Parts: sequence; structure tokens; C-alpha cells
Amino acid sequence: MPARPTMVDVARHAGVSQTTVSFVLNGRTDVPVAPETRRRVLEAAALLGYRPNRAAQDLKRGSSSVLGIVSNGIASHPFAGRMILGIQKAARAAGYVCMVVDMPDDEEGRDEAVRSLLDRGVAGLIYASPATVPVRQTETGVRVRTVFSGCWPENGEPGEAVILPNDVEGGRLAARAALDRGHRRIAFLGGTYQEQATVDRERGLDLACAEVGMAPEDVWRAYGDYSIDSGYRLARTAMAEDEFTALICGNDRMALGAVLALHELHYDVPGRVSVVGYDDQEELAEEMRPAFTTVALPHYEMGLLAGERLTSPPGSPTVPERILVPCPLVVRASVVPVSAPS
Amino acid sequence: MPARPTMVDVARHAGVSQTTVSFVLNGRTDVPVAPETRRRVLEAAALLGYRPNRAAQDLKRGSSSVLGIVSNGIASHPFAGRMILGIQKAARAAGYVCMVVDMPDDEEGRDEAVRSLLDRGVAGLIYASPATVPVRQTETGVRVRTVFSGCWPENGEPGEAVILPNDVEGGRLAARAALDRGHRRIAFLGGTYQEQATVDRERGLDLACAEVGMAPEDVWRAYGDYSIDSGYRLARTAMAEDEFTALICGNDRMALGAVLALHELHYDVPGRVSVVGYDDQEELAEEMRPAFTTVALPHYEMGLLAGERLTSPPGSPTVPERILVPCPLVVRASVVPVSAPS
DNA sequence: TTGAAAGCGCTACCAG
DNA sequence: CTGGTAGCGCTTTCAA
Repeated sequence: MPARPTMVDVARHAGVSQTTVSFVLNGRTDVPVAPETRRRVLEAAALLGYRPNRAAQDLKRGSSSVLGIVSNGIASHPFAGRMILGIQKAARAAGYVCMVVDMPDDEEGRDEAVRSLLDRGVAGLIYASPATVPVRQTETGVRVRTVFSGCWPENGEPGEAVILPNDVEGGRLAARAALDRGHRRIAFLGGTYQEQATVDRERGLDLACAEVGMAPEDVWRAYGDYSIDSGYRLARTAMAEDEFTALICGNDRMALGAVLALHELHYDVPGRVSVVGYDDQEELAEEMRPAFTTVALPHYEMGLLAGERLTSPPGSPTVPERILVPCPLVVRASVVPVSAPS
Repeated sequence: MPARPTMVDVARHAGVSQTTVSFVLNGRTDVPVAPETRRRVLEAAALLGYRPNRAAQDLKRGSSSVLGIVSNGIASHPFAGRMILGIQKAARAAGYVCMVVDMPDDEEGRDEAVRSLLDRGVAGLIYASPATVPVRQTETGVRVRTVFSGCWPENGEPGEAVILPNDVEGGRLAARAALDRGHRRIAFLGGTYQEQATVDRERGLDLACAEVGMAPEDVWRAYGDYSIDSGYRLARTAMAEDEFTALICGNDRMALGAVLALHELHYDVPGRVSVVGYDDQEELAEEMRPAFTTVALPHYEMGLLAGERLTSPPGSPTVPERILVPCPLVVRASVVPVSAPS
């Protein structure tokens, strides 16, 4: 197995100087190269299977073709992958590649992780999080292009952009999914109390109520922690409280918990009680019985946006942008028109 | 925001040559340096916040401190993250960092993705997959250390190691979870027919049967596709067939589907029917009602092993190793002793 | 139209 | 003990 051929090898093979090889391979139009020479170079390169050493290119150019992703919980979250996939899509299109480090829990480890990225001279940093939370930004001491996807800096500048899901709108859509089908005895099984996502989605609920002329106070509310288990407990509590016909859940996992509880209580879903989820979680929402009517978290798009931002020329936008990505409603089977009161 | 200081800057500040700075900072013991000089260098480095440029180091050394991860479905799979986390853990410990590319579906895109990693001079390649499947290895033309985690090469050499979960043993454990609690009317709701994981887990089931003196043929069997939905359908079919007291499912998602079906059929879980899952899926198995008794897929450990392999000195093992990582049984609430026959 | 030469930031050899 | 010097593989003046 031979070592990788270098530009010098190609030059030697083509009988030209290394400089010329560089010109040809970089397709520089400002430097005229004789067609015959160009052909020879291309041929030699192809023959040897030459591929430029990106590390060397980057070093010389003083710029880099690597994006650094600082991930907050790449593990366990099925979403994290989708966001990284979006980033990669943009990266690949621009000839970039991604380095990923997971944010360790301790502050020191996290700073070190970010620095390890900087030490490799990444072109930019993306703080990526599947949950909408504040993150501590590492003081780098050097200017590096930064964008936040799914999170925002609790300290320091917000970089070039903060990309967040439009959870208010998503919450509104989730509520409307039930409201529009005639449901008025509604319980809101929120996620973790006072977390940004929870607050936003609940605000959307209030908006939706106002839109259909229902008093927001008439919605029963309780909070869990986005786990299946908390959905289960909250649903039991709710149904003991009143004969709700629709449960609006903090996320799909809580919706799943709610379904489990409803089954135990012998309520048919969606026949007797409709359930709306949130997240459109991969391998869950669509596969459920009944399949969840839910709101999709646009992680892929968020990642795409973040990646595009950092791979596009430094450009003009000096004022950090705050981008709210739409969360579309996905209508499936878990919400049906309210049945006539028995 | 100043540019990153280089070694020359440190040297100037300390009033020594750049060479000396290199010696000191690399802590080379073979080259004696006067304590006073060393102190001055260290001081200057600290003052300037100097950090070596890894890209330059790697270029010079001709070796690299980056691991390339070729991920098969980093998206959607909650596991992928755990495996990458394991790889990262090993990587960090050795001063490495990871570049991740997701394997595109088309062959061409995939080869290009792998090459883009090689172009950056990664120290090694890890083909990582959350599902036990064969992958097409890219012909690189150059020798690069490779290990497979959760997959194996369907073409070419198996690299240094192929790391797989011990699904036979896992399947055995899953079956024993039911068998040991007296269950004998058992249905096996397998995953995708003839997929490696399915085959192995079923083999484990046969082993377990033999151990407790039950005829393997006495276990009812059917296959789905590892989705919630298929678990649901298979469970309905099974229960229409016979009065099973335990359902051994292909994975936790199928187990979830089975629970849903059982609820609909008004069978109490686990009171009337026990359910055993597989995967110990994050945010699912533990949060379920009842929490799943399941078998843990050791993705983190597999990643760790893969990472350690590639960050350890080239070493001796020339013969590719086949490593089977144990899948421990996690006992929770979804399996209980069989109730006295009514 | 082509090539010699100077580095990017770093390591490592060898002379002093 | 310390520092000059030669590169790693590449881009980019500047001359020929």
C-alpha cells in the first residue's frame, strides 16, 4: 500500500513544476496554462490517484475547511443526529467536514473540548443542542465565527446567529390541532416547568385559545419533565380531575406516557380522548398506535441553517441574527373530532 | 481579538529560540534545558495564552490526532450518539478529536465522504453503526488503520478489529428473564427476518430453552421490522394464536408496540403477560410503564473499544480481532413470575 | 506560459 | 544546554 502521492509526485510524473500542478489542480483562471500542459497534469494526477492534502492546504491558506460542533448531549437524544446531519449537509456542499465534541458536564472539560477544536483551527464553531437551553460559551481569546443552534449563550456575545425552533408557533399549532376539532375540555401536560420550550409552547396554547374564543384559564395545566413516566402520571392526575377530551402533551414521550395511562383507565385513544404530541420524534411518533398528531421540531433545518451560515463567506451580517425556524404540524391519527357529549 | 500566538511569539517573548520553545513545550526529556530557561518559556507561553497549532504539528509529524468516524445512520438512532460518545471518550483521553461523516445512501457519496476524511489525514477510520449490519468499505488506495464497530465489511479486509455486540448471549439472557420466572408459553416477536441481530438473538433463545429443558419448537415465532408498529401487530397475532404469558421482543420499540396491543386486548402487563425488550433504549426502556426488563446494547463500550484501538500505538496485533461485547440483562418491572394458570 | 523560492506553524536533526 | 536549519505538502508571489 503506497503512501499518498504528493503534488511533487504528480509534477514529476507530468514533467512540470509543482507550481504548475498547483495552478492546474486549483483551476486558476488568472494564470494561463497551456492546454497540453494542463492535460498532462490532469492525467498524471488521475493516474496516481492524487488527492490534495487538505491539512496542508488549510495550513498554508491560513483558513480551514473544518467546522467544529460543540454538542450538548449528542447521546441519548435521537434529535441530535438530525441536527448534525443538517450541519453536515451544508458542510459537504461547501467542501467542509465536521469535528464533533460532546460538551462534558464539567466546565473545565467543556472549555478544553472547545479549545481542542480551536487548536485544530476550525473555521467556525456551532454550539448545537437538541433541547432549547442556555449554554456557557467558552472564552476562546480568539475571534472565531460562532453560531448557536437550539441553544443560546448565557454569557458572552451571541456570535453570528442564534437559531431556535419557533415553539410559540408550534405550541399554537399543537393546540389548534385539538381546538379545531371541537375539543374544549383540554388538559395541557407541559414539560419541565419554566424551561424555555415549555414556556413557549404554553404561550402558543394561550394564543390558540384566544383565537378560537376560549378562555386560556379554562385549560387545565400541569408540568412534568418530558419523560414518558411524567406523561403517565400527569395524565392520570388530569383524568381524575375532569373528563378531558384532549391532552396536549409537552412532547411525544409524554404523549406516549399519557396513552399508557389512558389505556389503564380504559379510555379509548383517540376515540374517547385525543392526544397531541410534540417533536415528531423519529421512530416514535409515526410508529405509534395511534400514530401521533404532533408538531415537528425542525432540527435538520436548524442544522442546515447553522452549517450554511458558517460555510458561507464571512460576509456582511455584523449584527447577530436571531432565527426562528417554523415547527410544522404533522397531522396523523391521535387527534379526532370531539365526540358528541354522552 | 488578537490572532493566535505562535511559537515564534513565545520565543521572542522569552528571549530564546523557537527550537527551545518546542523542546520545553513538548516536555522532551532527551534534550536537557536549563531550569531557568524552561521557566521563562513556560511563563511566556502562559502569558500569551499560547496553544500549539495541532494542524501544523500533525503536518510536520506526518501523523494526525484526528479520528474519522464513518457513521451509518447517526440520525434517527438514539444509539448512534452513545457509540460516538464512547469513541470520543477514548479519543479525548489520548488527545485526539473526532471527525464524523454520515454515510450517504449512494455509494459514490459514501466513498467521497470517506475520502474527505482521508484528505484531512485522519489517523484512523471507524465504521460505526448502531445496527449490526454489513457495510461496504471504501477502497482508499492507502493504508489506514480501520476498525468496525457494530458492523462488518462486506468487502475488503476487516481492518484491525470488528467489534460487535454479543447478541447470542444477549438473546439467551432475554429468554432466561422469562424462562427463569416460570414462563413456558412464550412468543418470540423477532425483528427483521434474517438480519444478523435477529438471527443471533433467536439463537440465544434456543440456547436458553435447551438450558431449562424446554423444546425450542414450543416457542411461537414471528418476525417484524423492529418498529413499534410491527410489535403491535405481531403481539395481536400472537395473542390470537394462544394464551402466551410472555412476549420476547426484538427490541424495546417492538416491546412498546406489544404493550400497546396487550392493553387494547385488556391483558394486564406484566400481571397477565410479561414483556421483555432489547436495547435498553435511552429515554424509553427505563421510563416505560412498566419499566422494561431488557438487554442493554453496549454501544458506549463498543465505541470506547474502537476508540482505544485506534489511539493506541500501532502495536502488534496484525491479525484482525473479532470482539464480542457482552450485552447485560437489565431487570426491571415488565417481567414477573408467571401467575398460576387460571 | 512556466518555475524558483518563500513561507504557513511546527518538529527534529545537528552543530556549536 | 541552545539555536540554526531543513523540511511536512501546499499556495502564491515574482522572475524568467
